[in-house]
Amino acid sequence: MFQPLDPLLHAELRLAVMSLLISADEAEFPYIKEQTGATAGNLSVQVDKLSTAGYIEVEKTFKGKRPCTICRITDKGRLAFEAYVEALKSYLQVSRD
Amino acid sequence: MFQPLDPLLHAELRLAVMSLLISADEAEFPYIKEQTGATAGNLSVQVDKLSTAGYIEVEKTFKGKRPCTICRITDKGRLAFEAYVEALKSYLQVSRD
DNA sequence: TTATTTGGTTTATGTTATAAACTTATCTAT
DNA sequence: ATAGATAAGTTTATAACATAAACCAAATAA
Repeated sequence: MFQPLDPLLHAELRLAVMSLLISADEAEFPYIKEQTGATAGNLSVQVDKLSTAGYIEVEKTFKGKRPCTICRITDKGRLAFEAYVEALKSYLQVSRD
Repeated sequence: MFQPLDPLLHAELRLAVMSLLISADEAEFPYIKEQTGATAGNLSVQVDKLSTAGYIEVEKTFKGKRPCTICRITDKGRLAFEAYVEALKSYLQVSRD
């Protein structure tokens, strides 16, 4: 009846990060921070979890002389996100079976 | 950009309970337990939280000689659920602004 | 009458989200 | 040149939360 919800995605900030990356394909850490309103610390932790899970990949490079962390969604992440959205529907539809 | 998600509803079991009550209007504890697959203990705690928040009302009555706990969604709960669904959309839509 | 089932509640535990504190490096003004 | 301020994160600590395990009381079955 109710589909289980991937706990990795069923968390506000991680869901927001994935949502951004789904449409952006690539985003820098400070941009994600700004768009989500998260603190750097919280974002760092959540990005790490998504990365460890293989849902995103994180490239650490430099922009001039400053460090620059770029995040991209992976195929696995995209699939997981889609599955999560499907699962969510089982909670939101008025007609369930 | 991203709408905050009501933490009371952004929890798998509580969301399932609310989802059931949205369409059922009234349900007994054991029925909810069966439909959600939750343990009685967990369900008891979560029902209590929803009740404390005023999202549902809990009537303790008897069915013959056995206790019977009936749950109903309140107007406040219905509104909160609708708001939650709206907020969720900001995470799921590909086109955001 | 003594298990067993029903219908829960309370308590304990492990996980998680989040914020606060810290680090390292760069830029800016003095 | 050096003291502060800012950028870009990471690490650590805390508080909240979800969940399960243990427990309780009453009713039914053996």
